[in-house]
Amino acid sequence: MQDDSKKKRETLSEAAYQAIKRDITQGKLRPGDVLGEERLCEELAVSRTPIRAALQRLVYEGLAQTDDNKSVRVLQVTQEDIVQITQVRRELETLAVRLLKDKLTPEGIRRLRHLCDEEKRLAAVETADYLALIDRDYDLHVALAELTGNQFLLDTMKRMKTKSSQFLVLSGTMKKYGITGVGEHEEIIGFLESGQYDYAEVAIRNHINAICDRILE
Amino acid sequence: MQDDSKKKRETLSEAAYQAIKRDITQGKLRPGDVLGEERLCEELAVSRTPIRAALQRLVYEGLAQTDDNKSVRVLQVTQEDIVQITQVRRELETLAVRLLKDKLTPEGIRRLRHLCDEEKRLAAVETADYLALIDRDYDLHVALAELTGNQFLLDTMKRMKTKSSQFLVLSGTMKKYGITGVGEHEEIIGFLESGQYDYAEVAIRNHINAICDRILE
DNA sequence: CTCTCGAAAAATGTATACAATATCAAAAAT
DNA sequence: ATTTTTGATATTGTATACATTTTTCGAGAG
Repeated sequence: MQDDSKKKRETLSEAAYQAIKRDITQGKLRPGDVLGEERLCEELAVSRTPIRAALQRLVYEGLAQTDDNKSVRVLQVTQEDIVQITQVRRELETLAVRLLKDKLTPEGIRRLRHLCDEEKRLAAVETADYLALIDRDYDLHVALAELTGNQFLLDTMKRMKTKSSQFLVLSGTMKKYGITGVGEHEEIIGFLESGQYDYAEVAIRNHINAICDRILE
Repeated sequence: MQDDSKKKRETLSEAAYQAIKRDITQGKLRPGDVLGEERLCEELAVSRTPIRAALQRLVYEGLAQTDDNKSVRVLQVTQEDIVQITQVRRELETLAVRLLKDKLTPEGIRRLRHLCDEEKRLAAVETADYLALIDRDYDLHVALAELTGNQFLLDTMKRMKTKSSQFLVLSGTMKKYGITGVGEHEEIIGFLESGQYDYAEVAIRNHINAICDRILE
């Protein structure tokens, strides 16, 4: 619902938020780690004000947590969390495909194809960069939501994928199944290109189900 | 995703957030109104620090907006916004009912029945209190999500219903169709009580569709 | 009269000082 | 030895001062 489209001059709060979020989703900061304000101040060389703003946002976004009034910690990501998010994702990703039926332009298809190819390229490399692969996975699913034109769906997709990314890094699932997932994306995009939306919907439902199975191992 | 269950001593930021949010969802603050920090400081008799925290949260929650780096304003709620949210709601409310099939306890059913009766009582009064009715509507749908045990679904439901509440107040839709909606709730809860989950799912889908129709008038 | 430019005013972003609370460790009591 | 108390320390919540940006609005050019 919040609108990233309006460009705001890069503020220290924003930079701090991006930096800390990146450290969390890339696994440098691990679940349970305390996000002490003073420590982050030194590390990022800013005062507490922007740090606090960043932490608030992370808490609201579900990447950090603050019980009682004590310190903020990186939130645990449990399998259960991901299963619950996946239950929601199954509904919303298929919804996205249905909505695309009336919304997808040649321009949009090109964009999806480009993201997919990019992902293939990354996965093809011998010693793949899994963090980069997770980012492309994020981009692809978010793009799918964005192309529906439904702002709320887009916002929700971002929340789901952000949390999922954190899990993918920590669990090593991407390392194990990265290539498989890329193939599934390929299939979905293919159906969208050829206008076979019903097949695309089935394919994306299978994709989400497959993701869930891989996680549960 | 954020967890309201952890009790934190009521902080000034929290109080300010609740106060401003209430004014927005109850229509005292109208879309486009500027949320000037100094003005809110005077009004709520606190410094800018807690006010800023509250505003940040409102922006993140989708009730306010900040383009560029200028002032924060109450976000416009367009019909289009509500239609988009409703597209998502249709999927997630039916998902909630499906999930309840394995989760709903007698205790949970009692809670839903209680909320529903409360709502009926409110709607039965000649000069109904529509703001209260909108609150009960919020409570009922949120309870439905909460009883699934899916934290992400609950969080998303809160976001959807918060935005919807704002719209219901501003549009006067509840005033026109409040009674109708209560009847539909009654039907859904009835099916859940008798364990007819398939019918409940159809009923809630119809309910969401009906809401969308009423909005589009 | 309209438009542009720029300085004054207002508002937001940031830093820091102070207050309240939580944390932790050492001493006292059992 | 274990638990409790208590005070020192660290950390967060709040207020405020300062820096930077945005807005306003009038003077002057065209």
